[in-house]
Amino acid sequence: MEPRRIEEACLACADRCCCKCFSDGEISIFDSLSKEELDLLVKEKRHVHFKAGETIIKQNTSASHVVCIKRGLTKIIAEGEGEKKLILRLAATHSILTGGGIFMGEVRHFTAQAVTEVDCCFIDSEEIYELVSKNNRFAFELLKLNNQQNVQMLNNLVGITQKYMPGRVADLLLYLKNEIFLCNPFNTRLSRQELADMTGMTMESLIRILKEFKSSEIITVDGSNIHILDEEALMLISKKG
Amino acid sequence: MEPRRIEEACLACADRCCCKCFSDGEISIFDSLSKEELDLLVKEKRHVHFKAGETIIKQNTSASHVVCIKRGLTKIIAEGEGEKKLILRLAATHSILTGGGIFMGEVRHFTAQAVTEVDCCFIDSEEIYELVSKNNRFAFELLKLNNQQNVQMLNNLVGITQKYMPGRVADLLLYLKNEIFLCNPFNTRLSRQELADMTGMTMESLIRILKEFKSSEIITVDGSNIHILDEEALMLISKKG
DNA sequence: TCTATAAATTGATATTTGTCAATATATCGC
DNA sequence: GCGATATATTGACAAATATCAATTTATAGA
Repeated sequence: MEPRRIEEACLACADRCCCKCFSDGEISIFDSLSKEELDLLVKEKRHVHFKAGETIIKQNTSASHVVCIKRGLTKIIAEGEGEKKLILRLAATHSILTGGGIFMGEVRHFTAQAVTEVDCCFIDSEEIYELVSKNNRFAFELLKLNNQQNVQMLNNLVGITQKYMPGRVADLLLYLKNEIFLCNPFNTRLSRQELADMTGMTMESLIRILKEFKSSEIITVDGSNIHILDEEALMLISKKG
Repeated sequence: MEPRRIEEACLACADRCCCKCFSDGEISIFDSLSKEELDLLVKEKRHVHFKAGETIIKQNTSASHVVCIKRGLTKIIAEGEGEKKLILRLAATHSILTGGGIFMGEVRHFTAQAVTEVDCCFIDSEEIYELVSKNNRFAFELLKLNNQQNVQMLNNLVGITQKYMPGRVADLLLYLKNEIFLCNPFNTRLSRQELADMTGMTMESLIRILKEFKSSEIITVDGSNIHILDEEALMLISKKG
């Protein structure tokens, strides 16, 4: 019952070739590339390994590369004034970090940090630019990806703005189960502080809501293992705000 | 000292041709189009006029068109559960409403509503799709536009999540002056409720913060006319959160 | 101009959420 | 296994924000 995306996937990529990762069954924006284009990408990319906690890309540095997460869990953080941070989303295996300004020396608008060990590829954004110019289907897929992320963030924004804490925590738990770990007793690998940073509340408040959910028998919690017992209830709490 | 973008611009477009609007000095994603492509767009587009208060596009309806705002002020709203709404941004003259799912029958993720009288063009998204396929520079510009909106929303999200009310109202006022009306005593045309909906707070709270700013002599307020007297102070309040 | 209606403002109060400090629990290196 | 350190939990309290009701002000129509 371990998380599928993180544990199983992409074992073939433990070595330095992530060619497979670009087209091994999951839908990917790279599906739109021809063999030649893909080969070019594979040849030029750089493979990098990160230990848990390391910073993969840093907000406000220049955005010269697109990063593909081949294996592992990454948190995407918006850093605010003075230590404040908001975790925008998690990127699991096969996610692509583009966003911010991948084009033309623009600046990153978020930080990405490894939660577990992470294997990823750095692709020079010049090459992405090339591909956008040459391959319209690729441009189209990139637009779609961008839109998806936009919409996810919008929903997040609306939730955080309009819901009380229980609703936000319910959303968080549903997100973790259904969009990141894809299995039910799941191990978040995230600290309470990190969970709190995903909901825009304090750690203490998050812990209290989790406790409420426990005593209502909606979830069980053992360290960073969370088991959702009553998803219906969570959806209701999410809906009611 | 009236708002430039809204009052002056695009008078030539009062008739049904918004060809000019696509390339009359302001930077536009349509600059990347050839004469032929632009002509096609102009020929196929539909011009529509909206009275203040009318809904231009509605959340959850299918996203079959891209809308160009030729003249007027539009509010972009994310509708939440039960009457709750969040105004994501304002779209002034020459804004383009794409976002959400312009591609392939996807669904809109926001509502757009006219604040003043609004003249706009509806362009079938099939045509945009065509252009993306044919013209790589256009695809590139669209990606950039998408990114910009993404970043703006991200900053908004971080602000609303991490700042106290005075910081958020300061951000709102700076946004209105510097990004929408582009002049100093400006007339918001927005009700107090709408201003509140832009900051994710209640109308009463917004009014109280405005009152504080007035008594600190940072602004003067007369109805929906707002004059920023001390922009430095606002920036400081924004920064401190 | 006057009236009816909506919008804005204010005050009192309740609720939500955050802060701070104390304690408990887990984790890591040895 | 043991101590040192980080992380998690709890409680008491303070601060921020929302809610509700009352009042004032603006606005549109007759």
